[in-house]
Amino acid sequence: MSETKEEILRATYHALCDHGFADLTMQAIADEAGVSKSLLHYHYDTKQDLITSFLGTFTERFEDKLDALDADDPAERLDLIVDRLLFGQDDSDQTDFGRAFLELRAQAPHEPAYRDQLAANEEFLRAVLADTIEDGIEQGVFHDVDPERTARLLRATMDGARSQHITLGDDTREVVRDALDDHVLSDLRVE
Amino acid sequence: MSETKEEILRATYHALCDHGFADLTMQAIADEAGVSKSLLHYHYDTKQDLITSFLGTFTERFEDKLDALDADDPAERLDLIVDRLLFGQDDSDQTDFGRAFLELRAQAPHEPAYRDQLAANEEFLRAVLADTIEDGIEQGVFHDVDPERTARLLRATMDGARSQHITLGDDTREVVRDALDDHVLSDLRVE
Amino acid sequence: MSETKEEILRATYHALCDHGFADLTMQAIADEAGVSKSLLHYHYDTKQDLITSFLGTFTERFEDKLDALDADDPAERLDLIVDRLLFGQDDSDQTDFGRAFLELRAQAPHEPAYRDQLAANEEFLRAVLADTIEDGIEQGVFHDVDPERTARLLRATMDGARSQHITLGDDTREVVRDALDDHVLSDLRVE
Amino acid sequence: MSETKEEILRATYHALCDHGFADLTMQAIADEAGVSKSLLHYHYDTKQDLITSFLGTFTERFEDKLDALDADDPAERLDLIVDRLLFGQDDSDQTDFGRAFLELRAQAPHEPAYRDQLAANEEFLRAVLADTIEDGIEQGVFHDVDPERTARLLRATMDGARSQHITLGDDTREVVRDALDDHVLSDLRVE
DNA sequence: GATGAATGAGAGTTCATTCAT
DNA sequence: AATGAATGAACTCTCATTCAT
Repeated sequence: MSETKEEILRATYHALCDHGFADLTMQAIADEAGVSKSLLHYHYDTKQDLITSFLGTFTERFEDKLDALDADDPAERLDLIVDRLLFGQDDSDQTDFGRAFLELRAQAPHEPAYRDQLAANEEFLRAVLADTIEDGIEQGVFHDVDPERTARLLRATMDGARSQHITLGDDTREVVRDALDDHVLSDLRVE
Repeated sequence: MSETKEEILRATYHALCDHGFADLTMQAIADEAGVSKSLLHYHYDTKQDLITSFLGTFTERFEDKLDALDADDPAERLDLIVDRLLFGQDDSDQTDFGRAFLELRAQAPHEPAYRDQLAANEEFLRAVLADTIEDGIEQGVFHDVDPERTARLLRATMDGARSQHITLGDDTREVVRDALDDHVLSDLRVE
Repeated sequence: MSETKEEILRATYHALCDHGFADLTMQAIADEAGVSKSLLHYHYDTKQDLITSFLGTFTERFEDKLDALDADDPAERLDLIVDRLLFGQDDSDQTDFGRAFLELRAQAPHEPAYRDQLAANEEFLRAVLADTIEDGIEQGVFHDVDPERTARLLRATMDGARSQHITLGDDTREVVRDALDDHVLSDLRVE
Repeated sequence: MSETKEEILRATYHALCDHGFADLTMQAIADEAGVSKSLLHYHYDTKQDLITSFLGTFTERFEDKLDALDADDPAERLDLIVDRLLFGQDDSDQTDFGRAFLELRAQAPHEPAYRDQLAANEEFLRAVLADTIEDGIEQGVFHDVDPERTARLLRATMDGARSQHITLGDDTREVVRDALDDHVLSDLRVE
């Protein structure tokens, strides 16, 4: 990817943080990137294309970072992943971006291009969880549950907790984390 | 509430179904209601006021319907509620509306009026679940868990499952329902 | 005039003070009068009619107050009138109203009904001045000038000084008053 | 200034002549300039900005034209200036524009940006008059009056005469001019 | 005499997109 | 590759006016 395109996508991220998705304008992105609106259209036909492209590279990098998470054993790795997916990296940018991302997600039903990207990302996350659970089962540290099903349960729970945190401001993530530990993860662990 | 206001809110619902929240216009609502745009402003100062009002009555009615759910014992009632919150009443309108509602929720961080309404509604849902669990404990049909914590876990999971269903199109609700049964609800039941 | 109409015109005065002429709305007048917009239209066909009516009674009362000014001799009376026309009765309401009145005057070229009222009022003011000067000449206390011409000079000067005071905030009225005394009124006085 | 901006300001002038200030719309200006409304907002953020900008360049050019007036001696120059300020250049456009300008002036109390421009312009006119009078005094052709005070008197009178002419249609400017000559200017001239 | 409900026309402003350079 | 100028369509909101009661 050209440097200019990189810069545009970086600017898109920050513009999303500053304005949210609903108020995101091409002008705001151009301003943030220090280029003209026309240049955005030179590199991306439409606003949608730009955002789709942003979404693609963003999820890709996110997936890379998640892959990089490693641990000695499956149980520890699962904990690590759950923490990351539930709490993210809590700097202030990420909070703002979380809001914008939620708005973007809410557009997915109306924008197949977004939906496909998000679906692929979700697929990835489930696979990471399922694989980790499967490893645990193979290594005898987890009971023999259906990995895919458990992964989906975990994803739904974490997703909901984050959404509620973002939309309502009311942080139940710690509590949910504990409850998840008690009800689900402890069921999983052998001894 | 005057008949006209009722009609306007009804029209808002349908306009949301047809256009989604991001593309919801006063014109669309007016058209759906068969009245002029100016009349909307006669009854509601701003678009936001109208939507806030809509949200208020909508959640109120939703809460009434939930309250009406009844069952012989707490376990059955809990099942009923979980089913309702997870699956809704699946007509096609409700699917469309679910999309719009998700968009609206995503605006909550930027619109305190929306957030307050949604927070109150969430509070209600948690209370309904927690109360049911508490009843079960008192009647000896549930183990002695922390009702509030369990309620939050359930809510997060159901919320996430619905969101994923809506945004990704990929329905994991049945699977999540089963997993929830296995991991959480079965933990709850005495015997 | 009915009490209601009186009340409406009184409300128009205060609404003009509060909003200025450009931002004067029927709603503002109705609010100030504590009645409905429709009632304004019941008593006055159009906004213009209402304002024209207001302007008529306002100038009428103003003229009555000016007529009430009296003094022992023409020189003193002239001074009194000049002071009144230049400075008005300087309470804060009158300042606000002065602004609105200036806006209204500026509409006169586009609204014959306003222009006619204002022209009649101006005619009256000139006549009062000219008559006073004429009296002075007859009584031998003023030199034999053209009363009408002098009246017009005085009016133009006073009008301009007030307008500048209102529009620019820069009060030259005292200075103009002195200069007028030196250059014009002293020319007038015998001895 | 870009040609387009020049054209927009030119169009603003003519739109003011055609519609008056109260009825001046962005659409009318755009139509007159043969461009789209959006282009106006591309060059000027708001309607107010556009008008303020118009007012600035208009008064600037007016001041340039006044500066260009020259004469052999101060007395003659004063006459020239008084004539110009009282009568303007009497084409029909200028009559229409005079009306609009009066409306704009009447908005000055509510719009600091306008007031500042107008105040600066008024300051300039007073200075031109005062300077001319001062020159005359130094050259011994005028009596030793207070130049500033006399300038203010002249300005008030001329301003009032023009306002009355515009608002009432009743042209007293010739008469006022004569009276001014008799009472003020003749007082000024040595011999 | 008085009101509330309703309208239509139009206002200023925003924004993704296009095009000539 | 990059820009500035320009557009068209759409948006929310305002307001004098009307009409049924």
